[in-house]
Amino acid sequence: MPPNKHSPALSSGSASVQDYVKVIYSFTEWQDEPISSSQLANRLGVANSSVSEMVRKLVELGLAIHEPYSAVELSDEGRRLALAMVRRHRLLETFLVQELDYAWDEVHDEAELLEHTVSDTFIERLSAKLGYPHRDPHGDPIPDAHGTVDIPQAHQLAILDAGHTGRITRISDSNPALLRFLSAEDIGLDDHVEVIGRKPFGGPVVVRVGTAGRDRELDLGDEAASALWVFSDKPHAGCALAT
Amino acid sequence: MPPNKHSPALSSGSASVQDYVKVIYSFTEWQDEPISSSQLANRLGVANSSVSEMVRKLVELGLAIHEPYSAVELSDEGRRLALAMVRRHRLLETFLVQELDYAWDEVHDEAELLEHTVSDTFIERLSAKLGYPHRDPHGDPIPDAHGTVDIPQAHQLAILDAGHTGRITRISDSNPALLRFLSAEDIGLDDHVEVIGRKPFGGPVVVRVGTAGRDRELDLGDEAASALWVFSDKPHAGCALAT
DNA sequence: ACAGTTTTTTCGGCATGCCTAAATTTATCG
DNA sequence: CGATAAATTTAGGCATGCCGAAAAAACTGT
Ligand SMILES: [Mn+2]
Ligand SMILES: [Mn+2]
Ligand SMILES: [Mn+2]
Ligand SMILES: [Mn+2]
Repeated sequence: MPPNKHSPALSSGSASVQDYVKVIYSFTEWQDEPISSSQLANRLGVANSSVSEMVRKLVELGLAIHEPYSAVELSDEGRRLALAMVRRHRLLETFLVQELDYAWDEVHDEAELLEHTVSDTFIERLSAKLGYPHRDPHGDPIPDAHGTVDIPQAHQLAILDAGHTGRITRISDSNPALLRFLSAEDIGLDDHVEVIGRKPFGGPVVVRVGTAGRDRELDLGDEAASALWVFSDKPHAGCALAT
Repeated sequence: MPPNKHSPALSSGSASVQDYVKVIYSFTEWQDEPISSSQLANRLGVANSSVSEMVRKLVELGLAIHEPYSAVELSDEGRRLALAMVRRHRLLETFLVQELDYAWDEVHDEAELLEHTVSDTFIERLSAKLGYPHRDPHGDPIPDAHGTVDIPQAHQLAILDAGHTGRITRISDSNPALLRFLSAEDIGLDDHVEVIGRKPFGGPVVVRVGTAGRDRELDLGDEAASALWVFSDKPHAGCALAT
């Protein structure tokens, strides 16, 4: 009989399988709607038909839960695999920035490939060498070797009301050009921000940003304000975050 | 029309193509018989028929030269690709040993996969970080970024006559167990060796090995003596090396 | 409620790279 | 030289993962 027909999916699956579960997981990392077929296809850059086929396979492998025409979710096994892949990706990004002097907008694509290739040994040695980091260059949390991850309670700058203050906890790395813009504007992780207000008719958000005494006021367009995730200074009661 | 139908093979080919040209190249690195189909199949761990198919493809890609039923050789283009891959492989091995504390018998398999995945940028940054090394943990020479490589004039310990002395320049990494044996015997790169003699009827080679004053005499079986490549101390005239 | 739109799945195909078994060519030896 | 033997190539298939087009299901608004 063939090697693993109904194997318990202990192994890690192909690179494609790994990317699928990673995208399914990541979609719910900062909000909790599960991902649809077409969103999955979009994120992966493949046709919808390809997603249908692969999702069936993920279900067969015990990695995903799916009933036709509804959203795709991960099984416990799938989530474990996804967390392992996210750990790999983020540790690799951290390594590229800290040890090989990559800029933070250059690391994503390289990590996207390497994550499928390095061994567990490599990852654990890397983690040790980097001092067991808990977040990557964009502030995304790095799960530990057991799959435990602590996701900071943060909100997109774009949805915060005037008066809100906090620190930048995470910056979405999905658009390298935006990351370069933020570097040029000298905006980075842990910078303090205060929402001054919003210009009318869907205009930019006005914020005060600055690490120490040197802070400045600037306008942020919607894409930038949505990429910046802020950890609020004080437990502000009664703001737009109630949901 | 499709993107690159008759493209000049500037790009690097698939992982398989890369491994094939690397093996074809490596076969002639320390001797000059070109490799046959079945030897290629052996080294790659694939069926002979797979080699026939892939060799046809390599010829189509302009990477190899081959006429049916004869040995396989590389074109200039193929050699350039092979040298680039060898550079990648050996820099990665060096990195794993120097930065991630791998043992020298553990690096080959990891490098065999990573070599296909890392970017040129990664490799050049790595080379800089490691101080532009010229050889890997096994003494194999690392080609520079332009594909220039300097192969030391060395000979297998197994073919040297009694009285010969020199330094270990290279240790074949094809058998991890052998590498572990050599570590246990405290034999390493640049150790001085002297051939004492050979025990009768195909018996082991007797050598004196040692880095400084602490040298010892020991017997080496044929596999070990073939894996050790020695750079002779003085230009010994008239020995078995004339060939 | 139902016609039209959008989303999702199914179907048939393509590209890579591997395999086994069957030719075919080349090498060897009496 | 000719008959085996050995090496190599060809033929036919399989697995993965992708695609576009067509079918099916699920939403929409009136
Ligand atoms: Mn990936
Ligand atoms: Mn990141
Ligand atoms: Mn390889
Ligand atoms: Mn090596």
